[in-house]
Amino acid sequence: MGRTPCCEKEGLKKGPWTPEEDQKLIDYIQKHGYGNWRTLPKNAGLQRCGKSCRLRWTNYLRPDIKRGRFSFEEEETIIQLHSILGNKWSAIAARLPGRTDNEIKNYWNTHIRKRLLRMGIDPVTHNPRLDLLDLSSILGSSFYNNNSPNSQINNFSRLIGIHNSTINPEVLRFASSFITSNSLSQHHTPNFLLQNVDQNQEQYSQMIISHLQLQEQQPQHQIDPSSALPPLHEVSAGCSPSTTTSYGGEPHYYHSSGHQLLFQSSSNFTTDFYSQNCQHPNDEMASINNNMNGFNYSSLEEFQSYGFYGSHEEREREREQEQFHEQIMEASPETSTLNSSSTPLNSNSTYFSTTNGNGTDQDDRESYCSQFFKFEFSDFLDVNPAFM
DNA sequence: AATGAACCCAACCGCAATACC
DNA sequence: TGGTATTGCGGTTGGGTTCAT
Repeated sequence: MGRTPCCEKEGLKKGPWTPEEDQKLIDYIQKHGYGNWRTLPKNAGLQRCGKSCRLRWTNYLRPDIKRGRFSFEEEETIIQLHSILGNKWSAIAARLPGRTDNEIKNYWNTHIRKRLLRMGIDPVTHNPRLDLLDLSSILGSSFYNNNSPNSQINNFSRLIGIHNSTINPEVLRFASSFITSNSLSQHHTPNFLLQNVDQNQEQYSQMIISHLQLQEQQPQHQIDPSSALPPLHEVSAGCSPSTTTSYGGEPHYYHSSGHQLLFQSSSNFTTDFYSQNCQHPNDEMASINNNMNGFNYSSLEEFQSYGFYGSHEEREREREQEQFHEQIMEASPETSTLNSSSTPLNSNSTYFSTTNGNGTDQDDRESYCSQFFKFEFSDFLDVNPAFM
């Protein structure tokens, strides 16, 4: 027996809320609270179903809701939490005071997700998008040029699951690790790599094949994607904090040799380390706070003060710029664009968009976002001469 | 200026989990 | 303990707004 949809009863209104309805709901909840959503609309004199009232209240009318655009801090928090929690919007919202799950979900889908895609980052896995590398063509060309009787290599298509259109996740992980470490060794960002796919495909496929040949010699071992690659920290060692500089809002890290280093984060790395080291795997936030990128931090603030999000000074400067921009907008509202929701009520439902049409806001955030996916380990590591 | 496309976000839908009887 | 009501949540939709041509 299916349940009757809550709004199917005749006479119940649907669609956008009017200011009068909002006021009725606010007045009622302020007087009586919201104990029973089912009976609330009738008692409040609203021709709505309880579900609609609950949504309107929790997503829009609640007094503690923070409206307006997301700050850089909020945005980076969303990205970080999403890399670990996935589409658990309510869990993410619980860590962002004043923001609703619906608001975060919308913001993710309309802004962050698209930005990550433009950057060549898979918004689901938070890793470089492997589909852009056209794995099948990589493998096809490699096998065409490789006549080795090696049975495992000849069975490679079976290994990666091409026959059933499912890629072996271990191989994907390996490929991702390779891209990351390759970008480090080449001193290039993933975007650079993605723009130079042809050049890297051959190198990429050779790495996979070398790895498989290694496995063929050591069949007793399960595939360890990291075994053929130097650990991330070894590659990045040698970059000292004092060599961190900034040009045009982007931090640049330098190897002692003078080469520029751009580090790209891997959420898999973060979560893998978390799964291996977190003492309380059920407490996700504790793991986030204590095991960011596999290093122990006493707080999120301490974590943020290090390189993952950019330098603390730089973040402060961006914050000041943002506040300055907001002050200008407050002083000269005619220069901003006034946006109203479909159901204008009061200041709660009307906000200023500080996007000024020249793309500055978007560019700033993209720049910041790309910065977000770079970090450094050097503060914590000894210099490894092998990578000097 | 007109118009179609793209964007944005409040609201809805339906399922799952939980509470209650 | 099982059935029903309620609440919570994530995915999707619809319509207003903005942008591009």
